Amino acid sequence: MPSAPISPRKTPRQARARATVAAIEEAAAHILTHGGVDALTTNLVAARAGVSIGSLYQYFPTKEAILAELLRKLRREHLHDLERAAQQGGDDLRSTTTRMIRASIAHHTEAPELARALEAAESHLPLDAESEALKTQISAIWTATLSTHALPDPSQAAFDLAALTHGMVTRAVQAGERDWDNLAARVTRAALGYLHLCTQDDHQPTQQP
Amino acid sequence: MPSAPISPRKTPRQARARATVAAIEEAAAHILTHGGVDALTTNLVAARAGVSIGSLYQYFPTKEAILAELLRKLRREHLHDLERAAQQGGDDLRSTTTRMIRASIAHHTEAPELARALEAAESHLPLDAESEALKTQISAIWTATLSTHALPDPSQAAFDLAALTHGMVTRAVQAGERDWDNLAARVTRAALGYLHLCTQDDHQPTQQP
Amino acid sequence: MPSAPISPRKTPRQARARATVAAIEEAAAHILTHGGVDALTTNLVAARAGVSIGSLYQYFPTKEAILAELLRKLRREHLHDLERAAQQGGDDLRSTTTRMIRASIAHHTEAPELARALEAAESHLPLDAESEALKTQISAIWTATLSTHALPDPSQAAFDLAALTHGMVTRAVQAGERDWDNLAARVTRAALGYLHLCTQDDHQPTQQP
Amino acid sequence: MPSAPISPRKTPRQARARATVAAIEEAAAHILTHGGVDALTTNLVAARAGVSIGSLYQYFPTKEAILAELLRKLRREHLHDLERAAQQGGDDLRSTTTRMIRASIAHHTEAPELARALEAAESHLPLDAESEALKTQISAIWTATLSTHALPDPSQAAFDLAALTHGMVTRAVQAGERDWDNLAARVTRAALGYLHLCTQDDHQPTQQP
DNA sequence: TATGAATGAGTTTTCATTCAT
DNA sequence: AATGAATGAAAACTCATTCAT
Repeated sequence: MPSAPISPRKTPRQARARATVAAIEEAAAHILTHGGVDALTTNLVAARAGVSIGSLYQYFPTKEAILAELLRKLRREHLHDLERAAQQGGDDLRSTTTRMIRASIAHHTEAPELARALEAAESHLPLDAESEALKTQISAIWTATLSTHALPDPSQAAFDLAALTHGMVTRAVQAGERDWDNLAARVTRAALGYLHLCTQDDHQPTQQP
Repeated sequence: MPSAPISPRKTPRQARARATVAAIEEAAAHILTHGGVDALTTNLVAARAGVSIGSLYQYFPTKEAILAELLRKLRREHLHDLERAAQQGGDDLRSTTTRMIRASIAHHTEAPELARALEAAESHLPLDAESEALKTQISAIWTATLSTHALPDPSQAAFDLAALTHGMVTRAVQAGERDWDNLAARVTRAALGYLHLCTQDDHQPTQQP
Repeated sequence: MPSAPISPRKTPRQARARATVAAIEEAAAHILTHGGVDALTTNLVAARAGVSIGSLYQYFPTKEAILAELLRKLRREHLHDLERAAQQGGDDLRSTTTRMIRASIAHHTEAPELARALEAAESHLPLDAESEALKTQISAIWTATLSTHALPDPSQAAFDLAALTHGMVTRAVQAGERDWDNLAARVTRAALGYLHLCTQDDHQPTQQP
Repeated sequence: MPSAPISPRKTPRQARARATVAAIEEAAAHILTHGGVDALTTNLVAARAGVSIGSLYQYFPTKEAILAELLRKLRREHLHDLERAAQQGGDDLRSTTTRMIRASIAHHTEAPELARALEAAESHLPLDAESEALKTQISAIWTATLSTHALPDPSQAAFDLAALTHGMVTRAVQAGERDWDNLAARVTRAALGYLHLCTQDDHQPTQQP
């Protein structure tokens, strides 16, 4: 039941302040990674950051604001990776899609637990303008890519591919898979199948861990 | 950080007790559906069930035990639906897969909020033997179905199809989609693509709400 | 900035519960008397009442609810005393007014600090229906009494007499006066003067402590 | 529970410093007027004054010191107004009293919320020498004025009239009254009644807003 | 067996005040 | 002198769970 958009309380001016904010974010990420959202208490974050609870509240008006900030950071990175994947290389849909899927996998790869926790928290957060914008842009990239192919509804295809990728990756990560190339191949197979681009040449490189 | 498996404290023998347990489960489901996990407090569950908090703890040793029980119920139903879908009808892989996907969608369809909340809670719950068994069985059905087809690793394919389906359905439900036939068609398309069974005849019946 | 009316959370059913509530109210009154509103913290109240903080919140949803309850109690007593003063004795305006003023003084007399603290708090409290009703009734009694006299605006006279009485009594109590008869005489003199009922026979029985 | 008298930390010598102090006082008055004592936080005062929190503490050792200073200013003005009212015009007790009452009303009239908040705070403040002196002088003026009349205890009469006036004015202001002439007439009526100077000629010009 | 009163550790958040720069 | 980052005690309130009746 998100209510009002949440953003940091004040922007750090001095170097010391910037270090404080960084320490808080880092601590929060660590706790989220190892204990999940339930373990994320403001006191614990402050303690782990080596900062007083008062300092935490100088920069983050609520606990949710911390989550929101981490989520924003994650999305920014995701957007950046997707953009690179979309532009770089040939304009062949197959290979572009493959690269974008790899980028999406990478998104979950560096800190899988953190990503999971943040995404789970997302539905409870009142997202601010930047978060919404990032979401829109991510969506737009997929849509733009797919528009080169003749599809009745590219934006729905974008939505479905994102969901499909997300679902497969999340589950695989959760199950402990770490062979990203193999995973990328399987996801790509499903994606191309969805797009009616399936062929027999990318043949099953399977094997579950 | 699940610790020890959790199961109901004692099995209700008398009719009255069975009614009490049912009332508690129903109340918990209702609260979960309408308020999410955060709204699920033991006192509230007891109140809504028209039962004293003491009685609740007679049958459920902890709050998690309630969630675990609801999750078990959900999985039992899912298993049952999948079994029917797997057995019924022709042994054609295409149509069997389609039926099974429809069954999976139905699983999220009746009480989407409840299913979401329970799945989100799952990672925090110490699953008991029955839950594990249910998971294994669900997996087994998919694997068995896919074994009729020549696949290098049917159990991984089962895993991937379940993940793919789950991801697409969850997101669609979250986005407010309610046209299940359309959704089923899209998921099936991706699944058959993954299985290299794609053809051009099931052509895009798309349209996002 | 009062927002929503506040009333007790649940009514105690068992004797034990009633004792708990009584202990809380008593403790709150004691703290209010000796330390003022600023000293009134929920933890302190609970501690002094020999009750856990949780128990306090079983019966009072917020700290304000405690204040509101004490205020209601005070007003109930005031109303009761005023009613007796208004009915009892001759219908002579002079003597009725005198009796009512004495009743008002008595109101501040038993626990002057408590009364002061509660009245100071009143403007911050979102009053509930009963409190409002009590206020109206107290006002009505004065108005009714004064209506027997030919006054252009009895309700304003009621308002002014209450204010005048309240002001004089509060200040006197604050200054440490304890000779209530003397105080009553002075207040009555001002009140009758206001009503144009002044005479020379109630001659100055003054002397400040 | 006032402890040690509180006065400004250091007297501003330079013009800039004087401006800083003025800005702080103004900001505090504004906040007090619009949000009450609860809204008065040192950080907010500093922010509104356009001054750093550190600077605020250069001139006021504690938050209470700010309140104390505002209170002193209010009393100084009140004293000044009373002095003028006492001296100016005829030495007739009736008219002098009337003028003094009008001065007292004016005291609450310019910034009713501020005056209320400050007076409410007074009982918590450890008053310094100047505040005490001001109080004494205000009292003395009333006493001096009343001494011209044959009264057994002029200082008590002074005390009572001040209390009576204060009570009526405070309540009227609180109730939203803004017709100061009407209010002055009513207060005067009570005061003269108290002094046994009542006559029938100042007949009820009543009418509550 | 059922009840519901009681518990208290734990959570978020505020704000007066200090002190390094 | 001024700044503003940092502090941390303290306050309100929640909720899973226990246990006397």
